[in-house]
Parts: sequence; structure tokens; C-alpha cells
Amino acid sequence: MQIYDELKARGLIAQVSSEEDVSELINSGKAIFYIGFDPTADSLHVGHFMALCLMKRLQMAGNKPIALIGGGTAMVGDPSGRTDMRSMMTPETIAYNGECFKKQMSKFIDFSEGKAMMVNNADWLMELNYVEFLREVGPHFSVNNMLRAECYKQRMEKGLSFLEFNYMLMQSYDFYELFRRYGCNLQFGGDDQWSNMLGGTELIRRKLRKDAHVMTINLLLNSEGKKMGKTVGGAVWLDPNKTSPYDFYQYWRNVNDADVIKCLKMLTFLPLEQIAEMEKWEGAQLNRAKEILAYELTALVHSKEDAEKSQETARALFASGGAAEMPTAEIEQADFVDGAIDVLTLLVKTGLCPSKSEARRNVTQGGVEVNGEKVTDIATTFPAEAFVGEGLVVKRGKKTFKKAVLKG
RNA sequence: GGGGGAAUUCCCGAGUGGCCAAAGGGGGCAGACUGUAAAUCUGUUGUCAAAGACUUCGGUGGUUCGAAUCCACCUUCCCCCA
Repeated sequence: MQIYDELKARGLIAQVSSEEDVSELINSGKAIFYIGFDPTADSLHVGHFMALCLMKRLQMAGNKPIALIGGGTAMVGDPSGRTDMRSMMTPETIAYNGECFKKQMSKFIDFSEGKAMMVNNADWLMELNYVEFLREVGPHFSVNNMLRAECYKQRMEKGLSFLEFNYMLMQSYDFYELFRRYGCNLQFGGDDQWSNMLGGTELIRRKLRKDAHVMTINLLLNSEGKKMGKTVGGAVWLDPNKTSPYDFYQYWRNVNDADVIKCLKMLTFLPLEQIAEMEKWEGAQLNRAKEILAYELTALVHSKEDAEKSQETARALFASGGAAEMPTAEIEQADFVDGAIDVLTLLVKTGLCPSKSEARRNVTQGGVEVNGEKVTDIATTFPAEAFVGEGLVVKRGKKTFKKAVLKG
């Protein structure tokens, strides 16, 4: 199966400027394509991961990727898909985030010997002269058309600042610049980028009379139409310090039944035939598919060892309620009063509960277990000796737990 | 530049002098049911030394026995006119 058809079969392709031209380009391995990543945080997240996978797939098919770090565009902020304005970031933060992105990307993409490139649009955007830019690029954009674009439409109600309105021009200019510098003839991006990306092809056509193409990939949405890769606490990060491999594993282990197959297709490198087999599974059997999904992704993003470890921990914990490998919290000597610690303090100190009030509620409602024993009395205390050696397993709810040991 | 309106707890959104830690919904958390799923049902959802106390309704000051609520100024946002 050729790469374009595979992408299609995996449900990745959302929109293409020209199916004929794009498939021809990437199937023949002649594409020099770029994907932009605005460094708005100090770690990549799942959305970025999908784009990186796409990059890898295309690279394996012989195409040359350009990873663009949006050091310049992040100064402005993309209004697409947002209902409110992004808070402006300082240049220092942006530069720092860009460095973080670079490191993480190098894990996935082979940048050696001209196989791929990494560029930063700050290199050209920051030097632009306002009036020159306006004269050079401005005439090719119709405000009327821009306002019709979906990404701005959404903002017409809440308000859109002129700063953000310019984002499209900057992204378009990027494509134009990469086309001139490196012959970059293809741009990929999330489907919410469609209008921004088309702006680039339009600019190239008007200024250079050349054709360039764009293709968007489907956003990873769950069966309810919400973006996946988000938790209450924020995004599911690729940085192990922000989202631990175990939490990462658990996120995928817990996806909806309706989303497993889609995730397997879109995110993993498992052959489609194998996924087709799993598609026949039903009911509780899908848990097996979820394990595979979680394992595969954890192995890709972190490492095989992390994936193994997370899987073992999860299996042991959910099967028997105890596990050797589990997050550990250290309790300080100072937390003990008269050689003992009460449940509420214990819950807070292990980080299982944000406050004692919350801890109190959890205990009262029967959601707390210590070493497999349900604790319902908020006055329960534990002697310091209990935390020596193996320590105590403190569980809040069904899925959150910590091993508490005495420090030192 | 002129005129009008708004800012409430994680989010939306009621409340317009004491009965307000503040309705309702969403979301979260916990419990039941299950398959570590979804749906459903129940409880809960500011903090603490917990039948009590303390902090919170954009900011600062003021009026009052008492302010989310009234007044002044400030900040931010929206709408209409230019």
C-alpha cells in the first residue's frame, strides 16, 4: 500500500488542496514538507505527537520533513480554535519552550545527514520591517475573505484583536519563505489550520506563480467530538516529568470503547491488518485492545522499558490491589505527631488529596483504602513504624494510589 | 472621540443591603453497577484546629451596625455611533 492510501486508511487525512498532486508528491518520495509547531508550552503534547508520527511516516516513505518551530508566530498567537485570546508570552519563555520542543522532536525524527531539517521562523519573521511587509504581503490578502475563514468567524462574537488577526499572514509568509529557501512544496497541519495554510499556497501562487499544496490531518477527537489528549489537569504531555509514563499509559488504557480502534489507527505504527483483527473484538475483549494501545504509545513516546513497567504495575494493581512498581511518596519525620500520622494528613502528604477538606470527604465517602483496608474514620492514625521498609499502600478511589514510606 | 452595558467560586450563570460560602447547569471527586470503558443512579464539590471559625463575588478607597449587592475612582472586556 502506498503511503497516501495508508494515511487515508488510517483516517488521518482531513482535507487536501489537491488529492492528485499531493498523493503523487508523497508517494514518489519527492515532497519537501513542513509542519509548524508553536512553542506555547515547555513540552509537546499528544496533538503534536500525531503530527510527528505523520512526519515519521512520510520520512520513511522517502520524503524530507522540515520541522518548523514557531518562535516568531508564538509572539503573536494563533486564534484558531480558541474562544479567547492567548495570553502573550515573553520572548524568553518562547525561546525556552522552543529549546524544549527541539529536544523532544529529536527523539522521534531523524535529523541526521540531511534527512530532515529543523528551522525557526523567528529567524525571518523577527527581522521583518512593518511597512515593507505590508507592501509585500498585504495586497494579497482580502480582509473580506479572511473574516469568512472559520478560524476567525468563531472569534467574531468574542472579539478578535488586530494582533491575532495577523497570524494568518505570518503563517502564510512562513510557507512562502520555506518554498523559496528550501523548495518546500507541501505543508501539513491540524485541520484547524486549514485556512491559515491555504493562505500560504495563495501567497506562493500570487507572488511566485508556483503551485504548493497543503493537507490537514484530522484532529484526534473522541466519540463525543471533544479533543483527546486533554485531562482536567491539562494536556497529556510527552515530557515524563509533566506526565509520568504510568499516567500516560493509564490515559490510553482508559479511552472509550468507541475510540480504541481509531486511536490505534491514527497513533500507532501497527499494521492495518492487525488493527482490522482487533476491530472484530467486542465488549470486555476491548480491554485487550486498550492494553495494546497503551503499550504501543508508551513505548513510542517513552521507551519499551517504561511501557513494560507501566503495564506490569497496572496489571498487578488492578488484579490484586498491590504492586511492586508504584509511585512512591516520602513522609517526613516532622509529619508525625507522637509517633503517628492521621489519615487526612497522610492523604495530603502523599499528594493524593489537595487539601484536608478533600481528604475528609474522600474518607467519609468510603473512597480511601490503606493496605487494602477501607478507612472510614477520619481520626484513624498510623504509627511511624508502619512506614518503614515496604511502607503503606494508600489508595484514593479506584485508580489513584501511592506507596508511602518514611523518609531517610 | 461620544453613548450604553458587563466583570460572581474550576467554567457558564443566578443573586442587586442582613435569611449568602452564594441558586441552577456543566465539569471534577467519591460511592453503586461494571470490563480500569460508556450510560445510569446516589452523595459531594472554598479552607481550617469542623455543629464553630476564617478567607472569597475585577482592583482600591468610602457609606453602613452590616456590602457580592450602594457611592467614587481605577483596570479589563463587549455593544452602538464616529
